[in-house]
Amino acid sequence: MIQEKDSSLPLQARQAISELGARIRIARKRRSLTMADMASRMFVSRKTLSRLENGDPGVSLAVFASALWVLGLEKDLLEVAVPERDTVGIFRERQRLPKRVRASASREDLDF
Amino acid sequence: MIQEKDSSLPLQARQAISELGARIRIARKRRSLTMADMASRMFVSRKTLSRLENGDPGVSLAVFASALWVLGLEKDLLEVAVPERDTVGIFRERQRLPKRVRASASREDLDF
DNA sequence: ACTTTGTGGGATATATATGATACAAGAAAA
DNA sequence: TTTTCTTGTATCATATATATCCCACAAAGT
Repeated sequence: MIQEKDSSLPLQARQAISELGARIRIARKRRSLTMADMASRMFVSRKTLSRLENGDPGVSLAVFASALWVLGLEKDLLEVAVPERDTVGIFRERQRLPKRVRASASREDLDF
Repeated sequence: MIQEKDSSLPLQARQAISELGARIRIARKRRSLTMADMASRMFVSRKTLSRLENGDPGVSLAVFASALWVLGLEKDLLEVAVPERDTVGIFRERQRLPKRVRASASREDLDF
């Protein structure tokens, strides 16, 4: 049975994956690596590398990370979702912290 | 049959994937999302999200990109493997480009 | 105390990724 | 032109990801 290409994947996500595949291809060609060469260094088949470069959303993170590693771009991956730069997350965290300071009714240890 | 954890994946790549999973978990908690909530928004099962956050290298790029999309961090992905910042690739490209400028013997359009 | 909630792990069934191979189209070089 | 190399595509077999259930445990709230 032929299944559709997974319409649940957000368009932006799919586009980002395609873009990454194209960039990996560019980086590979710049290094004068054939797909066969690079695939063997990644310990994957040439077809799998082809799917990665063509933006197939189904390829695993292992394949993706291996490609960046072979290209010497693995550090780029650590620029993603850096907690210190997650402005939205930090904002919501602050919002959530002191809903209201519960005046501990019984305890009066802190009176002054 | 129980299969080993894929020793072919470079250590750095595996570590990067683990780190990304941990970061996604942090970002999720900052947004007060339960795994079930976030998984449903990603259109994946809770278990798949669990594998992503625990650094399973086998999860697909679709799951990874969906997670970043739900968290509003999808733009981070486009910072990876940017051709303009690929210093190594640019260097090798320059090395390879002008092996020798073939002096077009016959044409003399450019004389001055 | 109880209840709810969040998370992890197992088992099974299904969908899909992956590998191996072969073949062909296209590009580049001789 | 030929030859070689690179890449795309197709098929088949196998491995694995994924969904869906279940249960267990821990933490936090009532």
